Amino acid sequence: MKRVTIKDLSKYLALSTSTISRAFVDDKHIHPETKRIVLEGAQKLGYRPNPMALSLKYGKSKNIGFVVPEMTTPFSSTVLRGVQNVLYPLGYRVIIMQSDENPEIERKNLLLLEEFNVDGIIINLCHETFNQATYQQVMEKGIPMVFFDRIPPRTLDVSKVLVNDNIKASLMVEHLISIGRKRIVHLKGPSSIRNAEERASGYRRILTKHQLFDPQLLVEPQGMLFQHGRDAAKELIEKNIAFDSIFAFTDTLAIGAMNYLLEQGYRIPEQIAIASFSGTEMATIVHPPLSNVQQPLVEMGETAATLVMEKINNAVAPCQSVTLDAKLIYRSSTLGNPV
Amino acid sequence: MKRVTIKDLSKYLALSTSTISRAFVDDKHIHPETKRIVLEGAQKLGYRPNPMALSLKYGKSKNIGFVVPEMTTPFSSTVLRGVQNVLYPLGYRVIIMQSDENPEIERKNLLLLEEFNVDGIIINLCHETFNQATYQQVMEKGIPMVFFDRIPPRTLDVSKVLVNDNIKASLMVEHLISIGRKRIVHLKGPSSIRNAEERASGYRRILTKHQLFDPQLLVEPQGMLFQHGRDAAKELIEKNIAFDSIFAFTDTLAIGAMNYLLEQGYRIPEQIAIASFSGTEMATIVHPPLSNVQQPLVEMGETAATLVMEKINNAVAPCQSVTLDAKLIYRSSTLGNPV
DNA sequence: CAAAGTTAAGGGAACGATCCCAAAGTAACT
DNA sequence: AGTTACTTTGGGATCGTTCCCTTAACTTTG
Repeated sequence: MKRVTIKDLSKYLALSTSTISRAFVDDKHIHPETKRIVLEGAQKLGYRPNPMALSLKYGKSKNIGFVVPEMTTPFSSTVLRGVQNVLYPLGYRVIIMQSDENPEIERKNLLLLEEFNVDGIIINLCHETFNQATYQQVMEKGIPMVFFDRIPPRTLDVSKVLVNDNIKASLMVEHLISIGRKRIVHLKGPSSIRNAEERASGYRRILTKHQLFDPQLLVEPQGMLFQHGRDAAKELIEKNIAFDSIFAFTDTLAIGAMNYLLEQGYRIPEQIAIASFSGTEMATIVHPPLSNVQQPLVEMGETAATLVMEKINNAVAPCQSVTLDAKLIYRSSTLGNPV
Repeated sequence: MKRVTIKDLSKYLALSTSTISRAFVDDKHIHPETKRIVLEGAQKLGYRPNPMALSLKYGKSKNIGFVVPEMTTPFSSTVLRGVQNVLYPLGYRVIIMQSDENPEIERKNLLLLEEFNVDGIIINLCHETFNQATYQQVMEKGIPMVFFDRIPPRTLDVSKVLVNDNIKASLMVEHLISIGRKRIVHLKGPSSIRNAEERASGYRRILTKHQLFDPQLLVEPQGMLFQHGRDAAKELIEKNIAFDSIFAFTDTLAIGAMNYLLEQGYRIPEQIAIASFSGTEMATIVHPPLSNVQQPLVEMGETAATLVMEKINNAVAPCQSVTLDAKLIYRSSTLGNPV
């Protein structure tokens, strides 16, 4: 019950605490035989080092904060997997905070993490334009931050992990054109999110290039939930705006829209093809499965974790920006036949 | 940059550290005026107590482990929400571990959490029959555990949060019968999970009662993923076993099966009605949306967190078993018209 | 007015580990 | 034999807080 400490071991083996400690930290100033004895004794008494003592001594909690807009879609949880892959073996713990797409909650989460004494923060913003002062403030307190997916404006010099949004969005739109679609709707994300602008800009560029652009087709839903995708589709139909395909900012918006259309009896993809940008498992559990731009989510998490560790191990390490490559996956929602 | 400690404050105000401390812990042995001065000084210097010092002193890390089979479906993340609701305001951190439905990983996760010095563990087992010795061992080290959803066999006296699986499964099957279905398939969960048996038993009881039971209709998929639900549906079709409805152990299995049937051109619910047991958001994002037994997930998390806190605050508190009430939600997958 | 009680504040040990510094022992070389 | 160098071990400060134990000043009471 009672914790076995280095002192108990010291008494038991008639050795100083210094010597015991040396056996565990691979210090060279210890006789191999002594080390063996110590390790054996530790085994016997069931000694396990107390991480809290080190936390206090070195001012490191070995906690990393992971802040995301939500955890109900598989996006964040897949990235989390990558983060854990890297951090758990290093003895770091990961603490998750959900911001509910609400900048105010996001801000509170950051302050709470600071309170919790995390050594670093990996974050996917809810809206990029709101909490810049807070990010700055947190970093000034010596807590390194790494941003992924949604990153703050360039004015902030920070480490970040992103994908080539603009290009891949373009390619997906090209794909829709290649299967003969001419009235391509874009369900855009909020303007306060850079990726939303990037993807929309890719969309716009390609449509303009093919002389297919029509401002009526560029719609911005009220939010990022299924319901918002649904409402957007409904509005298009009710306004009698003709369209033969949809390219959505995220799987969530795409699925919301698709469900409305299916309910209304539209055939997907024959009448309306649907594609999105995300790469979550959700794209494969709906029927028909969604074509989308699949981001390397696990790798994003691993990269973000690696970047934050670099910052932790070297406070003056320069900020890095890593761009990962997203893949286009074609599924039934834009093709005639099931995969 | 440098942390402001109680000592800095002590020097700055020419007061002993004891007095400073007293101002923060609401000790009565301090003059109100002195207290005011201290709090003011703390504000000015930006003093914030260091939780790590307390962790060391009291041997409490203020970390709680949250172990789940997976985080990609919204089940666990919704429960997590409830857990966080309770624990974050109390200054407790939540550390998440994913077991991937693999008892070996689950075991490693538990040992890792022990290493991480958590004060308590909230867990949803992957399979109930494998790691009992480990659970016992962890609890003997003084780390309280609370189980939810999938709980260990009765031989282990532990705190747990569950729902009335058997009854609600029965009611859902009754519902299928009430809409005229006679050939009701059950996609059962693995026998190593008690809930699976409970729900299957409810199913069996009702079918038997109505003299509709046919062992051919009780199938156990190879696993718990979408793919497994899909494969199970495929096998039924290929074996030419007639059925007009499915009641699945989880949303995941139900959706997997439904997608296969939709691909094959079956009409849901006209030809085959589908219902499940879970209560995740997934049931509402597929088309048609699924009827299911909706568990109060957030409340489950809150209850589990409350139970674990009771155990932490009082090591000899008796184990409690809380049964929450699940609700039946009828959606288009068992009714003719969309909701 | 002295003894006892009350109130406010200070001193210092404790939590568990690491690591700097010192000390003792041994080996090697002039 | 004496100096130097190296190896191995021990002592004790340190991290930031709380809390037990004193101490000092002031108040009450017979």
